[in-house]
Amino acid sequence: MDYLHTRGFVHDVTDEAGLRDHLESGSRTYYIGYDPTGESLHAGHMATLMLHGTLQRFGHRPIAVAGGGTAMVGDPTGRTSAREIIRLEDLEHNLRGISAQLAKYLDFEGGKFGDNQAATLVNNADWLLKLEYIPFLRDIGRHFSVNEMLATETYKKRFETGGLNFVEFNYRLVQGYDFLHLFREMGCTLQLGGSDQWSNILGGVDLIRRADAAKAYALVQPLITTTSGEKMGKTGSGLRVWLNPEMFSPYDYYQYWVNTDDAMVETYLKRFTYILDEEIAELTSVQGEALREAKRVLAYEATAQAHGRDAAEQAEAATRALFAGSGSGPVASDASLPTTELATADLSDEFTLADAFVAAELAKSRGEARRLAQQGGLRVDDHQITDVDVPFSSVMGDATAVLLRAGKKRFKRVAIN
RNA sequence: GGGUAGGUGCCUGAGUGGUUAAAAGGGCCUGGCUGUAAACCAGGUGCGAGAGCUACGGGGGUUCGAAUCCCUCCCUGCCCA
Repeated sequence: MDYLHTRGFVHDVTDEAGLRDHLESGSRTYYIGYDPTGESLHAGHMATLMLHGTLQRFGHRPIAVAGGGTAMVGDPTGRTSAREIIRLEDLEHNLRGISAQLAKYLDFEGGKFGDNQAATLVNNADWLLKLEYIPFLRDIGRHFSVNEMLATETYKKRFETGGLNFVEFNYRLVQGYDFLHLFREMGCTLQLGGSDQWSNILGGVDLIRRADAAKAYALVQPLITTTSGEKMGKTGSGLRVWLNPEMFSPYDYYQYWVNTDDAMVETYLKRFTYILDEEIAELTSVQGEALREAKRVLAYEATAQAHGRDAAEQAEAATRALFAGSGSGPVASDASLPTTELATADLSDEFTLADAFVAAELAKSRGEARRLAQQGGLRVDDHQITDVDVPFSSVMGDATAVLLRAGKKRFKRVAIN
């Protein structure tokens, strides 16, 4: 409990003293829900993943609940409009991707952190889809007060900004039922989440008390926002920071962390790494430029956690090469860099440098590539480009790989095969 | 079911027949400063080399010409039932 506090994991708890006792007097079972509406988890989930993994390291038993059933209802929290309801096939696909990522943060085998228990992954569709409407209303529905629900921030906001439909209104009941189910079937007594889930989670705690006259706990952590108030987990250009390396390369992932705002470094180190408190204190005791070392450590640790040590090493090496200053930038021959492959057949004279930038996803259109060039933002290897309307092959010469750069931070290796 | 107000670019939000690829702000991108930070300053921001093309919820129509007028359909808010 103390550790959770010093690490900044605690925003709100239902019964602090009770929970402390509960956790310290034995190994408990706890859960966090994950929304499978995307095919990959993203940085927004990471805070939660870290909390999840932390308690496992303290010997408690984690359950990860994939919200296959709840996703069909749609959480209205923090939304101004109704969520799109996803299709069943997509859901299956998403669940596969997500469980692989969970495994990076949780130990599903057991014993990885000493004598800890194995984590379990369940899908709430397994029990939610079986529910029968009338019995559900009778047994669960009657424990929820409409007045109380209407008073919550979530629903009030939705009334102001556009209304909500009945399915969404039921979200709280369904999520609450999850907790009750896990409590009954697996002895789960604690639900964790982000502070935005507070009222949803309380719904479950209340339900367990009312339906089974039993005690369960809730703990939510502060939602981390950037200094500009944005939820974290998106890059500047609004791209999601995905955990799936296919969708968001480890290099970009590393970059995301290195570019952390000075003011957030300490918070991030505490929340997103397992580095010891004293070490963090030391790293963040400095000011100004020296903080970059702390950011380096943060980026390395976060990348290693999500993608493994090797990937972190590579990302760090690429970064060092690119920003080391004079001389040795990253080299096109380094195949470990993020790469776009092109076939020789594609390289007709029609295929211009602009096309290459588009192919490498460094520009959205040839027009944009042209604009970037005009503004002096494009480079091929180390040479600045002013004209992108030349055949790409003329730039390549005999080389089989070349490094395209857009702006100071973005680059992509393009290889011919 | 009746009445009423709406649906504009990534977002907020102007525009009510031509000079509107569509004001303004935000966001984002590039450059400068710097520490790959923040703040600040400058420029850019539908596609196309260009002619031009596509775009203001969907479809149809009026007109030399429509985001702007008419018909119809879909969607949303509010009031009434």
